[in-house]
Amino acid sequence: MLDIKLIRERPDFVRERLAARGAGDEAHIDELLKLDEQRRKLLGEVEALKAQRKRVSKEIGALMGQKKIEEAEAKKKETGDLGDRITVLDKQAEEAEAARNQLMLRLPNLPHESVPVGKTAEDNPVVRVHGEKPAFDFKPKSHVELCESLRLVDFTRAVNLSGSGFVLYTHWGAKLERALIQFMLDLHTSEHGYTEVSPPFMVGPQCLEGVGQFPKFADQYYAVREGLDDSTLGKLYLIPTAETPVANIHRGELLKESELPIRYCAYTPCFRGEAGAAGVGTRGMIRVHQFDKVELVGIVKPEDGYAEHEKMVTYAERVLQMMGLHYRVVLLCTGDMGFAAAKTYDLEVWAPGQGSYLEVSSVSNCEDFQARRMNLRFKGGTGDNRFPHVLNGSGTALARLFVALVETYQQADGSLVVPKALQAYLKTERIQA
RNA sequence: GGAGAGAUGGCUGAGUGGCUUAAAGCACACGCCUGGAAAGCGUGAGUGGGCUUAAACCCCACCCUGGGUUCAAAUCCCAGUCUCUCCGCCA
Repeated sequence: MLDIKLIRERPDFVRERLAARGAGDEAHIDELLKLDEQRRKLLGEVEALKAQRKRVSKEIGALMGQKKIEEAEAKKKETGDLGDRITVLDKQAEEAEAARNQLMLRLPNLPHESVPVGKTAEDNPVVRVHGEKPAFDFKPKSHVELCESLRLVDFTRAVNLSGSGFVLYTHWGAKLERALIQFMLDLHTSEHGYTEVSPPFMVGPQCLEGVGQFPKFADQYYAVREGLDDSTLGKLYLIPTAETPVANIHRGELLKESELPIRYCAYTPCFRGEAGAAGVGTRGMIRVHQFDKVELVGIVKPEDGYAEHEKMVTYAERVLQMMGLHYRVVLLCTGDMGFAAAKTYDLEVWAPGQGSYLEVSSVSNCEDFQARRMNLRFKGGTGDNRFPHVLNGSGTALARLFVALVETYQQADGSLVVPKALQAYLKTERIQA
C-alpha cells in the first residue's frame, strides 16, 4: 500500500510513477483524492459533534452526582438529536474511508528511480552474465526425453493423479529434487546468515493481502474447502510462494530496532492456478501448478533496503554458480515488475535442450509497500514507529532448475553427471538408466 | 465433536456504568548517583487519525470483532472470531 500522505502531497509524482508501469493505474488518483477529501471533511464535522456530546455528558454526570436531577434532565434534552446526527455522519465517513482503502489496496507499488522504464520483458536490460552456454558434440536432448529415459519423472502417471501441470518425481528424480532443496537450505543458513523456517502451506486471506496478492489477483490461487462445508471455502488458501507465509510472520508487530535485520529462508511447495493459462505449457515442467522452491525473505531498516537487495541477488546467484550453470541477471523494467515490487532482478538459467533461458529466481525489494499492508513496524532510535523494507527472493525455484541441470549435465550415452556440490547429497557421481 | 477458562498498551497485568485522562510492574529514553557499570532515585513516554511549515497545544477514535442498551460503555446485553486447558477422534 502506498502512503496516503505522499499521494496527497505529491499527486503528480505518484501519477508519473504509476504511469511508468503502463497499466493505467494513475487514472484512479483523482477519485482517490476525492474520497480522501470527503473522508476528512466528514471526520471534521463528526468529531466536532462528538466533542460536544462528550462535554455535555460529563456535565450530566456531575449534576447527577450532586443530585440535581432536573438540571441533568434539561441537559439530556440539549444533547437531543446529537447522537442521531453522529450516527449518520459516522456511517458516511466510514463509507468514504472504506471506498478509499479499497482503491488503495488495488494500487501497485511505485517503481524505484533506478528501474528502467519499459513495457515488456524485451525491455529488461541484462546486468550481468555468468559462464557460457555449454558446448555439446551431440544434439542435446530435452528434459522431457531425458527424464523419461532415466525414469526421473513419470509424466503420464502424474496426469492420472492430478491432471496436467503436475509432476511425479520418481527414483533418482525424487532424490535429486530432495538433494537440491537440502543443498540450498544448507547454503543459505550456513553461509548467508539466514534462519530456516518451515511455515504452513495454507494461509488465511489476510496473508495474501499483506504481500499484495489480494484483492487484485484473487483468481490465481487455490482456495481450500474443508470437507463438504462450503462455508469454509476461502478461509484458507494454498500458498503460491513461501513469501506469503514467511513475509507475514511478524504481521501486526512492533519490532525493536535491535531485532532487525531479520532474514528467513524456507522450503515450501508453491501452488499456482495460472488462471486462463490452461493448456499452456509445453509438455514438461516449465509451467506447473505445483513446484518446490526455497525462498529468502528479509525485513530490514529502510536505509538498508537496497544494499540488502543487491546482496540477496548474489545469494541466489551463488546457488546457480555452485551448480555450475550458465545464467544471466536481468533487471525488470517498469512494465514487467510485479504488483508489490519497487525493484526486481530476475535470474535466468540456460537450458540447452530448450535453447532458451528459464526464469528460476525473482528477487524484489518491496520497500514499505507490504509492511504497510500488514502493519509491520519497528520502533526507531528516536522512538518513532517506522515501516521496514520487506524483500523476497527465490533462492531458487525448483522444477526449472531441475530442467536446466538435467539438460546441462546430459552425456552422449544418455546418462547424467552429478555436479560436485550435489554429490555429497546424492552419494553418486553419475545417474544412469 | 464435548466441557470449561480467557482475550486490556511493546510485554505482564488491575479495572462491575460517570474522580479512568486505563492502576501497577517490566522493558524503553533522559537525568541524578558512579572511576565506569549495575542497583537505587527522579522525569518522560500508548496507537492511529484530524489539525500544524515543523514541534507543542487542541480535538476524535481505540481495551478481540460486529451489533445493541444509555445523556454517557473497557465495564451491561446479543452474535461471532480466536487462544488456552481437559476429554473424544486422529498421523
